[in-house]
Parts: sequence; structure tokens; C-alpha cells
Amino acid sequence: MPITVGLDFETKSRIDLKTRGADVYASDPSTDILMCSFINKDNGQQWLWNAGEKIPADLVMALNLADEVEAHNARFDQLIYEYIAAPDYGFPLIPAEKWVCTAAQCRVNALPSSLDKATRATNARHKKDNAGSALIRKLCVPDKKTGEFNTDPALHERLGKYCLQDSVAMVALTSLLREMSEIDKRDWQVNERINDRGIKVDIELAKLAQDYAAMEKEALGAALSTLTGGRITKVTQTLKYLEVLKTELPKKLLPLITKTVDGETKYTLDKAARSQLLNSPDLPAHQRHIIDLIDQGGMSSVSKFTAMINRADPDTDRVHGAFTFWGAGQTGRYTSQGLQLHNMKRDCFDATEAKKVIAAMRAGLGLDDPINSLGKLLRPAIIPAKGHKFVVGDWSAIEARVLPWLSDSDGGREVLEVFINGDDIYVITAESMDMDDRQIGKVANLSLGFGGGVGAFQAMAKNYGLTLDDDVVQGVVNAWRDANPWAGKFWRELERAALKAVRNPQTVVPAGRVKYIYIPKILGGTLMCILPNDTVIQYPYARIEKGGVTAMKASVQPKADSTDEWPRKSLWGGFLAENITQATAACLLKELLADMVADDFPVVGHCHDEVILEVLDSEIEDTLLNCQQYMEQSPAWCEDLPLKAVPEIFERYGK
DNA sequence: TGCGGCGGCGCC
DNA sequence: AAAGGGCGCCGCCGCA
Repeated sequence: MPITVGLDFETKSRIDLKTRGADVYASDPSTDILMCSFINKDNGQQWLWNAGEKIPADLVMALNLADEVEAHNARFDQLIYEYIAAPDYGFPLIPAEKWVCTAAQCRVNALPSSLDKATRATNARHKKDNAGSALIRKLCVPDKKTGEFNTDPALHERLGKYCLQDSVAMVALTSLLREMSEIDKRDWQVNERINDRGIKVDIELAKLAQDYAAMEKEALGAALSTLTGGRITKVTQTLKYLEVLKTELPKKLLPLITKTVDGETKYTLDKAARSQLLNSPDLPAHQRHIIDLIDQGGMSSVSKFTAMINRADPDTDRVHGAFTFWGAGQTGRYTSQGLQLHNMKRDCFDATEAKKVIAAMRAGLGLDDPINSLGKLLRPAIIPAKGHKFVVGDWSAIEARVLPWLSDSDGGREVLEVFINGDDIYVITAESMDMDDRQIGKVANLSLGFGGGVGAFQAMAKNYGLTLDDDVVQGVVNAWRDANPWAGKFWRELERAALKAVRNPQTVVPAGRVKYIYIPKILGGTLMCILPNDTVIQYPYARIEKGGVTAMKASVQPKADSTDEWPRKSLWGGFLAENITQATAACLLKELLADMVADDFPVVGHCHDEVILEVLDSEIEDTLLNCQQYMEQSPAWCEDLPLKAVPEIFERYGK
């Protein structure tokens, strides 16, 4: 019987954990351990160790014998253990491969990641301990005024109880969950090794951009303040300005700032609304001027420079711990945080352009279209170390390949043939709809595979500057569905299989290349979808409502004080098709990363269908070829899925 | 002052 | 009946 020890550190530091991240936090000299609770999961034995106390002999033995050491957000506890507990307090070393993350286990079970939210979702016996977070504020961060840490022994003792409680809550919670598979555990490890390596940011650029943005923000705010007589002082106060517009905008323009959400009419000054207003000749000059300022002031992406600076290791300029394994509970895709690599503006400068802009900023010169220019420096602020370049490889049209492959249908195979032959899928898509517009073929291909209609097409069309009337789009939607009957058939097949599985517990129901099975004993009855490589995605608290299957929507939680049931979602065909497509693509990425890390490729980042390698100049050409080979070699479980990738070299990250 | 809700925005 | 969904972060605002 394998031995599992769970642990939970309470620490203090002058570093702010939330903004600086666990790696900067744990490695800072001001960070120290207050206490740690331990629990032997097999016999329930608990220990509370306070910093400075002698470590109990039976605890040392348990740690030495443990096959697995668990923690909630294990990267944090592992870092504290390795930076402080082992070297400073003499705890026995724990090999990296023994660490297991129970937060990751929550996400694999499609639950929220945080201990508190996951316990709420599962109705595990656990109340949110507000006193606990207040204690942490008192003991773990220095007092704002005095700069001293509170060392009150009574408070310390209460924190100890809180700390012990958390490990009990963790054990209670995980007893309800499916174990992570061996592949999941491997991939969690792979992710942590990538996090260990980190990715370098150009701190000089980030600081220049940060300062420039602050200056610009102030100038825009001042201009706005003058124009509005001091009523609005920041470009981000759009709600305030909406109040003004509601009464002062010419009546006939009101529809442009109105939208309907869930049957409710709301006012908005979002990008689309601003663009429509600015395009209208009836907009009074005064209002035009103000909206134009607000439009220029979309600063949120610029704030990412600050995040980079905060998260980077002060000695190496590398950001560690940005990637979260299985961050997206529903699909198993990665997420990233802090340095958020998954939503950086694509529109960016290349290395040569970036160099010029940086030089201009250094010289104190003004930039054209400043906010936009700063946004275009975001990707290029990610850089390889000296003597290295990036090799970036991305899979071409991965979802457009995976979906038809998963359908295991003749129609799906015909689509795959297009890829195998190297033809242009967007042209072929257009032709199949009796059209000759590649752009329409592209948008249709990208937007209509998962059951979406006019709305889905239009949302995607906007990204490609394509404007068509809704009735025209309805024709495109119909034509695409006529040309791809395998897709609609597959959506219905998935929906029926899910329903059949819930009606017949413990019975495997296939649909295309996936299988559904309903397990009543896990999380209020969990519908599981088994993907072609045996990875499982889950739908907890599944049940039949109005003839279809619904499940808990873990990504949205009810308000803290409400007794409402957790939000639910309907498992309709398009949704299921999308989930399995994204999840299967994520499996491909995870397997690629595992292979690459095992074979010593210098992986520093990735983005759903893309890997980023930081390669020595002398090895660039070899790596370029090898990267392509690794990416185009389909794993054994999908030998007949054609994969295509053409990696490129970058001196700075770009697109 | 800190927290959570909400609107908004970015990407795959 | 029809349906685009998966994320994380920023900033404002109201509340305690």
C-alpha cells in the first residue's frame, strides 16, 4: 500500500504572493515558514510543526517512506520546502517526482481549483473560514504602518488550528475525486519542469513601456477631465460617461450603445459601440472627441508589462511558474497566469521594428498611436537568453483536423483528405458551399464546427474584418451544414451517447472515437468522456433534465451568500463536440511536451497549438527540423490524424 | 482597505 | 428550439 503524506505550509514574507508569484516569493530572503501541517492520508495521523521546533522522528520517517507528497497548489509548497524547509530546518529531501498537486486533481475532476470553492461545490463539510484569511493578513504580511510582523502567540496558535483544518478539508475533498491518471501525473511533472526553466522577459523594454503608458494615461485623463469639466478623469471610467451619454446623446444614436443580454437591455460603451458611434456622422464633435480619447485608452494590455516586471526573477529576468497544468477543467487545456501567454495581442512588432521603437523610447521620443504601439510590444517583450533564439512551432488548423478525425465518419475522412493532399482547406470549404470567397470559407471553417449559427459566424467574422448581413450569413450557415452533414450527425451522436450513458450507469457508450460512461458514485453522478488516448474529461453532477443531459458549471460559482444551486449547463451536441476537440488537441500538446522535455528540447512555453523553444544559436537549424518532425509525428493512438507544422525562428517572440 | 461582482478585452 | 466555448486579467464600483 503506497504511503501518501499531505502537507500545507503557512509562511510570512515581505513579498506579495499574489502579484509576484510563488517563485519570487519562495526565493526571497524575507520569506520564512511559520508552520506546516502534515497528514498521513492512510491512517489519518496529523502533525503540526512550528518553525524552530524539533521535527518529530515519526514525521521524518513518514516523509522518507512516502511514495507521494501531496499539497494543494503543490508548486508553492514544493518551492517552500526546497528553498526553506529542507536547507534551513533540516527536513529530509523529497525527490521532485514524488510531488502531487490536489488542486490539479480538482481541475481534472472539472471542479474549481481553489480548496474553498471546490469544497463548496461538492458540499463537503467545510465552511469558509473568514477568520482564517484575516489571520493570514495579520501574521503572514508585515504591518502596513510599522513594517513589523505580528508574532502574537495566541494568533499563532489559532493559525495552527486553521492550518490543520485545511489539510483535513483537503483529505475529505480528495476522497470524493477520481485519482489523476499516470499520464496526467506525468504531464503535471512535465509542466513543472517547464515552469522551473522559466521564460525570459526584456525588463528594460517592460520598464520603458510601463513608464510611457503611465505618462500617456495621465495625459489622456487630463484631456478628458478638461473636456468633461472634471466629471470624468480617467479613460477607463466608461460607466460614468455612459450615464452622461444616456441623456445627452442624440436620441437616434441611442441604439448604438444598447445591447440585450439575457433579455435585459443594457447600455455599453464597448469596442463595437465606440466604433459605431465614431462612424456615425451624427455624433456631435464634443462627444466624438471624448469617445475617441476613451477609444485610444484601452490600457489593460499595457498593464501586462507591470505583471512581467513583478513576476520576473530579479537576478535572471526569467518568469517562472506561469503555466497551469489542466487549468481549463472542462477540456484539460493549459492556462497561464501572471505572465499570461495565452491571450497576448497577436498584432505585434517584429524584432527589427521593436528595436527601433525601444530606441525611440530610450531617447525620450514620442510614439505614434502610443497605446496601440505599446500593445504591439507585448509579445516582443518575451525574449530568448543571450546567444539563443526562439524556435516556435505551431500546428496548422489543429481543431479543423481533430474534429473530423474524432467523428470517425466517411465525411470526416474526406475533410482529412484535403489536409493530406495539401490543398487549401478554406478554398475547398468555400467551393463546397458554391462560393469563391476564401475569406468566407475560412470564417465558416473556423466558426461553424461546433454547432454555432449566425452569431458564432459573425463573432469570428469580426476578427477578420468581414461584414455580411445576418440573412446572408444564415445562407452560409445552411450551406456549410449541407456540405458537411457528418458534423451535424456527429453532434447528435454525441448528444445521444451522453444521454444513453446517463440512463445506463456504468455502461460504455461509444460515439465516433470517444466513449461516454456515467459513474453515479463520483461527485453526485459524473458523466465521463474517454478520449482516444484514454484521457478522461468529466461532467460532475450530471443529470437528465427536459430530455437532455445537464451538469454543473464549475467555472461560475454562485454568490458567496446565496443558497442558490450551483449554475448548470446543458450538454448539447455542439458543446460536447467542442469539448472533445479542444481536449484531444490538448492531449496532443501534452504528449508533445512530454516527449520534448524527455529528449532535452529547451521548452520554455506553449500556447494551445504552439510550442516555444529557447535554442542555442549553434543548434537552431537542427532544432528547427527536429521540432517539425516531433510535431508532425502523430502519436500511436491517432496514426491516421494528419498533422502539419512549420516551425519558425524568432529573435523575439512574435506571430 | 480589501474583496467580489461585473463589464470589457485579449487569444485559441 | 436553438445555442460558441474554453480561459485570465484589468479596472471600476459597491459593500463591509
